[in-house]
Amino acid sequence: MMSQKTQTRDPELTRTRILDAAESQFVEQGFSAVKLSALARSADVTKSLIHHHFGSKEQLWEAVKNRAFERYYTGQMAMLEGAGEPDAMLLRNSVEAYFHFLRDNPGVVRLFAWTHLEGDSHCGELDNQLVGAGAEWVRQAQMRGLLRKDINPTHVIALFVMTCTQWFEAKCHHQHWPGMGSDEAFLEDFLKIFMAGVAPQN
Amino acid sequence: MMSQKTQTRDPELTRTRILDAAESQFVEQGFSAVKLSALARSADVTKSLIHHHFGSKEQLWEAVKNRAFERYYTGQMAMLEGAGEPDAMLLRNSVEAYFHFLRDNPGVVRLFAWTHLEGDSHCGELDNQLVGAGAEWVRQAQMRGLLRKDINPTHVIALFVMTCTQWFEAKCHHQHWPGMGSDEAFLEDFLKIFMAGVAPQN
DNA sequence: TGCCCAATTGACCGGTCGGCCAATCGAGGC
DNA sequence: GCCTCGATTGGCCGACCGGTCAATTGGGCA
Repeated sequence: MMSQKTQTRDPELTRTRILDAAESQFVEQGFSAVKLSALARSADVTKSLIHHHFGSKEQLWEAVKNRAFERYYTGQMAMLEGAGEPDAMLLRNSVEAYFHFLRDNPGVVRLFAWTHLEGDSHCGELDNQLVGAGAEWVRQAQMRGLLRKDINPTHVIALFVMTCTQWFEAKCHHQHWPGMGSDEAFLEDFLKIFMAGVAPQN
Repeated sequence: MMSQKTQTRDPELTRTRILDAAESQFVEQGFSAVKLSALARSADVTKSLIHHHFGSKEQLWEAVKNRAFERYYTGQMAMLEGAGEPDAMLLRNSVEAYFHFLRDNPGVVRLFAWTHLEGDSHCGELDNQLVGAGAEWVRQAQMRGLLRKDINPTHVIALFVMTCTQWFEAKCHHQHWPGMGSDEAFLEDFLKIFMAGVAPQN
């Protein structure tokens, strides 16, 4: 019976407080621009406590990435398992779902970008099964004649994942391009091109 | 008459030595991870000389970006002006050219990625005319019936630019995905989807 | 030739970085 | 009621950061 505890000590809460603040700052500024002193202040803990719970700045960065990627992959995997039978609309819906997921989770996009620049391939290995499942789905759709057969299924997955990612990652770059439309307008045009491009050719 | 000079002083050469070393390190590590002391060592100049020629670390970073982007845009603009009349092959050739340009200039890709994460929109404004010219070309091709008319021309340009960029930017991420092919294999599949997707629909 | 000014140098600065440590504190087990 | 052990604290450290400055050097010009 320890309800309504006004605990002065709660190591688990402390860990998540540090992780939350760290994720926010790392996502915003990248690893080397983050100062542990400022991080401690924003998490309302002492700097020593960070070292006590995570060892070093680098280990904290790893912990942040691991937690975020795990959240990402379990979420994506759940979404993928919730998908139904391969039909013409499933691919379109998957693209839309991924696009909107990234739009609503800008932190994930930046986290990916930082790790790419670090050359960290760890996060890329985690989603092997995710991509594998998607590619397998494409392969089945190809055999059923729903998609053209002369393209690598993995490339189909990679193409729409990369397009969605880069749209949000480089938004500051191309948002002022002349004639560039809104998120939804671009997604619509991309889907037109993509769906027509992967459809069986005659 | 100052040929075969073994000049002990050459401020212009010093500037470019610093710029070259700085570009190399900034591209590799990003702004905040670069230490001026290490940079000075690698450029074989004193730290004070960097401040003498560029003022501050941030101004040096700006100078590096400006030089690199200027090189990039003049090169791209020349390539674009060298393109001939709009025909079916020009779009395909442009995609291939851009893809291979990024493949051969990995520094540019990383520079873009760093500036995206900084939220620096300066570089994105520079290529307004580049994108504008490309979009105009697409518009003409649409009117001639070479491309489908129900898509935003700017989105067509954005789509292939972003795909090429992200392919190299996130290479460490997806290069180990199961079934992923080589640079050329992916480009080939992308071109199949892209060219079929932008072709007039029936 | 001598002067001038930019190029270049090395010594130096205050600040703060990541990390460490001894001491204190607090909750849970005996 | 202590006793133990992890949680937590504040103070501290050496290193090194970006930046400054006075002094020296060397090339171009009158």
